[in-house]
Amino acid sequence: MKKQRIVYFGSPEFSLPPLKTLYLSGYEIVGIYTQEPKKKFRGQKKYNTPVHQWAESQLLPVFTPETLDDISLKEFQSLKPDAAILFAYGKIVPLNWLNTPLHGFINIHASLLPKWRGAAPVQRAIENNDNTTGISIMKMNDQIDEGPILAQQDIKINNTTNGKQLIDQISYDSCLLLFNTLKKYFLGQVPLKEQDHSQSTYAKKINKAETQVDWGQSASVIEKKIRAFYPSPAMWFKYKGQRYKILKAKISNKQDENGKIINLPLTVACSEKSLDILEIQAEGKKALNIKEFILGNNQFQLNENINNG
RNA sequence: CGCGGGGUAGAGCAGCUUGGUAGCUCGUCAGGCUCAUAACCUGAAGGUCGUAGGUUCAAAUCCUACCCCCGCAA
Repeated sequence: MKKQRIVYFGSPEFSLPPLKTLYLSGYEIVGIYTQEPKKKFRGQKKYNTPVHQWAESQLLPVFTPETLDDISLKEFQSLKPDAAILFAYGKIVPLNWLNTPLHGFINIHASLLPKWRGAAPVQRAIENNDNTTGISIMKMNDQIDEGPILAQQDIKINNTTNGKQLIDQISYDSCLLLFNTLKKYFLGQVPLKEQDHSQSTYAKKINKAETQVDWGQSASVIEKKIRAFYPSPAMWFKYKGQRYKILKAKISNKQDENGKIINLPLTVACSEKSLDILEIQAEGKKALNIKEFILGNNQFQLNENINNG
């Protein structure tokens, strides 16, 4: 049997493991599409995506079109792909692209579709207190995240799971799932299962406003957001002109007025119960566990209220 | 040339404006107290102050260049 020609679409760190799996599985990786190097972070330097860096290190052909227009489509067609695999690419792929590979575009999505379609499935699952989420491998169609399912796998969420752990788990588990599914798929042995569109939910993008801690919410609600948005963008609050990210926290039963510092180091009251902050990061500083943080910090005083600062 | 914070014992910080013996909290080690302890007391070890150069009688501190870490914004 001839080697299948695969084109991979992905950008961040966590979309790298499935790509490596395909590469090591003997598929012919004829092209890798990833986001173009963008100016970002301090000094507005340009950074290649992790996928880009790896692809270059393996001397694989990388494509970084800004828009998937007709000119870049020609290039894509010339690769004569049997299939394209897409995991967290970061651009919407137009229909004429989807129709190019013989076997279409296969997408790894970080939820059990039709739940959590959209941009932030991992974070929304944790924030929503789901106890199970998972991986869906599906065939892409012209509607975002609505294509028929090839395979799914459950992943448990417990009350300490954070966003990074979950995405790492999904990234890791998706390798074998993709490998097994793809093998059968190319043999025509995988039935396409239509999603139950009536059950769909949408994982909307994370915006700035919702990552600011509102001490008027219950400790339980805030704690879920802290886990969901760890390590980035992370929940944060402002106090005495400084901005602090809360990276880890746990719920404490103590009760007091919203935003009041009721214990050092560092318990802050919420509308219901309170939060023991365990790991914190000030502007310009490293993330520190709370004990070290308090040693050299005199800003946080017992019985002060963060809402007043 | 986007804006900004930072690099000082193993950890977290102060000292820098106004140059003149390296300081605090924690940890470590030794001893003491205690039924006991993450508590308390006494003592000790541990630092080329990011790197290189410059100014000066004298630089953690002032000047120049570079390296590294981080927050915002995008």
